Amino acid sequence: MARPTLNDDERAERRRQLLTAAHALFRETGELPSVALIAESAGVAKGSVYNSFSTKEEIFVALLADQFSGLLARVIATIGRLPRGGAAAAEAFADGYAAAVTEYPDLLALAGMTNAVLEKNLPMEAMLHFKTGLAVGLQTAGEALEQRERKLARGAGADLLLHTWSLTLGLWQALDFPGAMKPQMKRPDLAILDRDYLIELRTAVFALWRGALAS
Amino acid sequence: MARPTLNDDERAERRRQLLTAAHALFRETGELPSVALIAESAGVAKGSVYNSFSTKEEIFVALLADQFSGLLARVIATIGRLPRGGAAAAEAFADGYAAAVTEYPDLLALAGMTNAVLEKNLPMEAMLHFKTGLAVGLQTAGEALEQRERKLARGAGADLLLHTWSLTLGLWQALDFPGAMKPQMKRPDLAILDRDYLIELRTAVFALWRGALAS
Amino acid sequence: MARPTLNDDERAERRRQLLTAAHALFRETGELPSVALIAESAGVAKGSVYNSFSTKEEIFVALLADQFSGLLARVIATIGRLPRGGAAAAEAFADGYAAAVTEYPDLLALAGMTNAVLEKNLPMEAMLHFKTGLAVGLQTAGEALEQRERKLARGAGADLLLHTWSLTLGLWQALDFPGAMKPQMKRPDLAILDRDYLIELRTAVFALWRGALAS
Amino acid sequence: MARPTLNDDERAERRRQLLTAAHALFRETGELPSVALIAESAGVAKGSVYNSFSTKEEIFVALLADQFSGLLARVIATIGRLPRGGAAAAEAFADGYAAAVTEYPDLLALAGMTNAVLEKNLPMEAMLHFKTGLAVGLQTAGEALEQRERKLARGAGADLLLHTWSLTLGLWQALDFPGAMKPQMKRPDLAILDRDYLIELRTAVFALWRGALAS
DNA sequence: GATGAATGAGTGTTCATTCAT
DNA sequence: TATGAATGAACACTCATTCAT
Repeated sequence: MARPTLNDDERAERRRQLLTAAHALFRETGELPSVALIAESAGVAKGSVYNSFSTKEEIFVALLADQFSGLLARVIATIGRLPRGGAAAAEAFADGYAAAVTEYPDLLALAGMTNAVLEKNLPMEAMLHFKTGLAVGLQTAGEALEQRERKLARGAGADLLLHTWSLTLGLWQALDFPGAMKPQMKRPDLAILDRDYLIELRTAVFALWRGALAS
Repeated sequence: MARPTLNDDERAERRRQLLTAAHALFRETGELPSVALIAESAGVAKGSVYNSFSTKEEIFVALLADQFSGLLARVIATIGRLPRGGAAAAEAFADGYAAAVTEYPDLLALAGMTNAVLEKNLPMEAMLHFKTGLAVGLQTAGEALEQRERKLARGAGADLLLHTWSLTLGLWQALDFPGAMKPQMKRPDLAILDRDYLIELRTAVFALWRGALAS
Repeated sequence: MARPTLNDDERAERRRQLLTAAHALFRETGELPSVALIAESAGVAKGSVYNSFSTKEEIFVALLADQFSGLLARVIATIGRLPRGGAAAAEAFADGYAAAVTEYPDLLALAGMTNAVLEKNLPMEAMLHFKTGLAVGLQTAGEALEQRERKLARGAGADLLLHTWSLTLGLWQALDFPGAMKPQMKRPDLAILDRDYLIELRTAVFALWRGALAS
Repeated sequence: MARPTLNDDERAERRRQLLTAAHALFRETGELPSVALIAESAGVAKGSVYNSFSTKEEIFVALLADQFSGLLARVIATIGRLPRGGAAAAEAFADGYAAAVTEYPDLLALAGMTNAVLEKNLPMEAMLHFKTGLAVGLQTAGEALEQRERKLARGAGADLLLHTWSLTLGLWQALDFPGAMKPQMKRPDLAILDRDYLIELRTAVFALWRGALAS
């Protein structure tokens, strides 16, 4: 079935279809779905997936990049509204940030797979693209933060945001449990691990920012 | 090829052989080796692996638990030596902690696989054992910290240590790159991500602790 | 290595290739060959087998169904030629039936594995397809028999054929011996079991039909 | 743990323990349990099983032989009580036989595995022992039948009993469905296969005997 | 005789990717 | 471009049996 060359819009649309299908499947199962399933779910043939992505992992890295950039936009907006004063700013950021994170419920599960799974089979080009996007976003947001918090030294904004993101990701990994384990979490000897992610995140981010803005 | 019933010491020795072999292979490749490889490397038959572990993943979770408990011991020792005073304690802990983390170079790679890989095929019993061990360790170290830093409310010690560990893990995930990518990290547009893990860890932990001990 | 979408004929041809290879291997060994062997023998890759069948057992059930429907056609033809009169009809059927059974020398070995082996790993859909085919065949042949033998009550045709098939299968199981045992069958204490399958089948079917047509 | 040489009673007792355990497990699952399971269930070590049986299959063949001989005893008793007269005898036998078969509910499932499973790994000696037992039983019961039904030619008693057993076994194979399939049997297109085994058995055996005793 | 640790052969199935039309 | 058939590497796990104590 010959098809005319797709223009950019059509290409973007096809990618979008696949990303949407992949996202839905990932959300359902928490695992990377097979290419066959993604294709079927998006209504295209398996082989066609490889016209848009050169690797299955590339799909999910693209999804991750999308979501990450969404979060970043919200972070920058939050920064723009920060009150003056270390502790107040820390508190405002922690609140706004935790709210922003909840908008991207699959971001953390995907990000947690990055090292162990996604990067195992990612073409160098895609990897560079992804990492460069992260770098640019971090740079941009870091500068915005430095603008807002004049106390921060050059580069300290990006540092703080990197640490914030690390905390977000690590905390998720520490507190996420497989579905089969959830019922067991009520045991008293596991109580100390049975925490509300968002509360922890807010607390921890507040402490981190307070410490960082203290000097 | 001795085959009499094994006593506890001998059983532990068998496990140790396998853990050592598995550890070495994991360190080499950064991926979970096949059971066949582990067995061969430990000098036993494939089926014998299943006399000591009921799942391949169980091996690596045991390895992780071992390393984690080693780190924890060092953390508790570090806590016991903390100077009085928020900022000073924060600094001392950050230094001691970063040093301790370097002693377990594979811990983070393993811990980063926990959610996405290791827990996918772990018998519930092994999972509970592992998580309970984490819980106990966190509780113990948290109480030790509260003893040392009287400012901390009941439970705040464990909270802070949980956040510290999260930061450690998340930061590693954010800054670890596949070997093939390392040369590319020198590109200027990636410079902001090309950081020394230990320096970042020390900085971030210092900020977190300073903030947490500030009140 | 043509790879365009296959039409129905081509799909049937692929199945046929695999069935033929599987049949030949089964005949040689009397056991279910491995998928790898079937694939190699059919000149395709192992994974390709699963484009046509979803389970190894499905292959052999398909083979069984094929052979069974061949036998059934011969049975129906035999019924169409039965003379009038109970004993004469019984004799004619027994003769024709025994001849028909010899045309399908592997049918009984396969059918004898149905419960213990084949159905252990058969998708429900395939199982239903198979059983429905049996049911339809039995119904059809039963009605044909009732047309011919007006004495038979409604449903008695299918009953008799079911019993006939049962006798066929059970007798084969009772009289089939593993190759290694064959030489031993000459021992006097085993003489009573050393029988010619076809003779027994003819005798037993004759008695069964004679009894059933007697009323 | 050294043990004194077992005398014959102890040996028999040990066999009995294992057979009982194996029987219970087989009844539960419908499949051959593993040696480990049988041993555990019988309260002995895995290796000890091989002091009583030289092969797993030997255990189940012994079980089968036990049950078969129980059935045979009942068959002989039934024969001893047969009324005179072809049709009456046929009916009486069919009733008594069906009742006897119900006393050995696992016999058929085991017998159905004989060719496909049990004999695959049976030492020749055990195979001979088993088959010889069958032969003797058949001979004995055949002679008893010939005593009772004087019409029967020499050897015709064993013939008839062999055919009866074949019918019993084949009918069971034709009418037994895997548990997962049972609910589906209510579909109208499968109705013709959804039969009561005992009713069919009685009907078929009656017809067979009536035909055989008719001459 | 009893034990149970050790053995290692054996295999169905999945699935990312390619490429002939 | 679209298709989906073909590919074939990859692999954990089971389990009957042996045999050193």
